[in-house]
Amino acid sequence: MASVTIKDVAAAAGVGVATVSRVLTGTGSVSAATRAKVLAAAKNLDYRPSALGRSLKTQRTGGIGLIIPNISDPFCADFTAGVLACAHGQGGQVLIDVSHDDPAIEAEIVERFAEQRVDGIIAMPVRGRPETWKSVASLGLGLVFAGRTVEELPGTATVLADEAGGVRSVVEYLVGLGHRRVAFLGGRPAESSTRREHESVFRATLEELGVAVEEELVVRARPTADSAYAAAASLFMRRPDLTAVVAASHQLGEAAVLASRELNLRIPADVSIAVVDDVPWSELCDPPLTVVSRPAQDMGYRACELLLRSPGTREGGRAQGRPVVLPTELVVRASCGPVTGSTRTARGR
Amino acid sequence: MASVTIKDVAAAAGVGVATVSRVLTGTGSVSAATRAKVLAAAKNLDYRPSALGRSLKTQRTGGIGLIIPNISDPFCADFTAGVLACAHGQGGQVLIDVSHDDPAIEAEIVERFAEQRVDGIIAMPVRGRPETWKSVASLGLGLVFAGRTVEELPGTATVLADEAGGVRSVVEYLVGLGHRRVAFLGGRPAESSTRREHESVFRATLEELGVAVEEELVVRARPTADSAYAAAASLFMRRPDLTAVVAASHQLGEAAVLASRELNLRIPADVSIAVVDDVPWSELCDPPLTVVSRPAQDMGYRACELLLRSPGTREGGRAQGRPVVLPTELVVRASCGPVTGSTRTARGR
DNA sequence: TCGTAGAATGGAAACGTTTCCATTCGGATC
DNA sequence: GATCCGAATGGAAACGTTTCCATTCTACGA
Repeated sequence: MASVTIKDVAAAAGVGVATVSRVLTGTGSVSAATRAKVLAAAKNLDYRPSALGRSLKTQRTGGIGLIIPNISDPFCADFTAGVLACAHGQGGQVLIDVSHDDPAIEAEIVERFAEQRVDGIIAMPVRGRPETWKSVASLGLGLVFAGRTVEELPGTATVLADEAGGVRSVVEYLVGLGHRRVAFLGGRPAESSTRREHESVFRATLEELGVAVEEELVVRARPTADSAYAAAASLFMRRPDLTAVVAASHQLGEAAVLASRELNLRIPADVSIAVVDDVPWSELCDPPLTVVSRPAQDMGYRACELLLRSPGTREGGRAQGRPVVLPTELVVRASCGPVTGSTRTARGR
Repeated sequence: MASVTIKDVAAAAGVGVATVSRVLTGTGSVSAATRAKVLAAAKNLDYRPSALGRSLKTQRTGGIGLIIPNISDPFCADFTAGVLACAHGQGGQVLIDVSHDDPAIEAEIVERFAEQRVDGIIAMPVRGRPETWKSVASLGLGLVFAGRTVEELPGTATVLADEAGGVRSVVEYLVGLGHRRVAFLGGRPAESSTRREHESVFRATLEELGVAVEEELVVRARPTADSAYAAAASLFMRRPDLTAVVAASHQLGEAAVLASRELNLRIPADVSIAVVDDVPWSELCDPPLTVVSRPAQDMGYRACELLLRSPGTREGGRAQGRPVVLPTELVVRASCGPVTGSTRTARGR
């Protein structure tokens, strides 16, 4: 009883299905009288055109596949909000799934989206499985990367945050405050390339400013809370003379905060902490955290725009040349301060 | 060039389309030799069956429409994660959109989902627009409410958290710690009914325990950060003698924490704060917050299960009788303590 | 040896649209 | 008055599947 079709409407209005279609899609020409009749019949029957029939015929669904590593991560969530805002405005449907940074799951999701005949895919791609994306490209689907790149597919439409610039400015900021023994808390090399990039920018900036980088102050943690905490704690204990630390993710930043609390280090009096990655609670923290913030929502919006505004339907979203790089922002709150003369060596244990 | 259809595969394998379909769907009977031929041809041509064609024929898409108020809210995000986990496992596609708690937007999203012919809808419904959901029901779509109810549609499948139990236990906990002047920081009446329910449970529990509820200690804020902060601050200033506050949402809890910091009230020495609604940062807060936690992810998983496991396809997810109520948990951290003898009246300003 | 059950297979209809094409009709132009 | 053009309309094909039904063939039991 549920499904009333265009035929039912045509019958009720006493016209042909073609006419009903023309009225409803707004194409072609129909007389005002007929239009009114059709509209009335449609409303009367509570007719809802089937996107299935339409999509089958028109060969486009208006669907957008969104693949993110983890919806519970605030950055991903905000990014998603941006995508939804744009897609909703343009009448697009968003299909979503999470990869958990697993290349196999990611590939499976892509496969499903392809079956669903989405018009395009927006993804924060996992490292090291370019085949997945090559197949998307060869399928003729639109494709936009966000937040990360896939080196093997240069020229793919991409939206990035200027994280390098963010790292640079936070290092400059800390050095400007007088810090000379600045630590870097980053991810393991196997991690996404952006982390490694963070580290190299950190090193480069420090060198540019004439500050020696000590290898002992550059540590890497695996992406678990425990590993992050251990790395932070051991860093503080090993080098009680460090005065500032740059954490490369919010997880690492939290570890640094927790570890310094545990060791009774005052922030920022004893140690300054800056985090590359903003989260809602950075301003609720005590003290509020100085962070590098990425425009997550804008990135999502832009990514979706890139996908939708792409020239050809089939060729959409690819071969766009250079990535869109959105600026990051150094949000100065209260977790970084000038170096004090006081030594805290004695307290270090 | 992209789209290779079942006909192409049939031609390449030298069989009829019906046979290809049987091989691919695993129905009917085909000889091993034929099966191999078909499979080879399909792989060879990189054939991907179109969900559109299939759905059109079978009259079910495997699509699940998810409507939440705001993807950036941690509870909603975790809930979504649960839905995705379940749906992915069952081969379902999740369509997502956000209502921003606006009934008009919500209705529009439902309309779109209906056009897409989703098999069912999971929603955290906005108050006061039952027509939207009645139309879904009459469409024969599956429908599951989560986190909130729609009074006008009793019997609809629903997944809830036992928030009343949570409020009760937190009040009991505070009174057990010796608190007698306990404040309640809630939402305006116009807000969702759960907030009002929080308030009434708060009152009832206090009365049961023989503690008088003072009207002045029950305040309501509009759902903005400013309003929440103003409500909390004025509460503290107006009644410097209160010893504990129960905040009915994380926004309100944050306002309470911020306001007490601003007024130099120590937590929990001067004032105990408990929040109904867990967020990732409650344990990063200083001190870590005592909260009532809802099993967001489980709720999402259960909601999806309810939708998928529903008996009839068309009648799915409706008329399930009583809601599924998942337990909340009182997570005791460090923001509540016993009442101290010290008066802080002098510090109140 | 014949009949028949069952397996294996293909043709064709159906799902709900859009759109091409043909048809009709009114009116304007010459 | 004949011609032509454009508006209005309907029939039918096509989109890519699944599935019903009919057909062929094999093998088995009587």
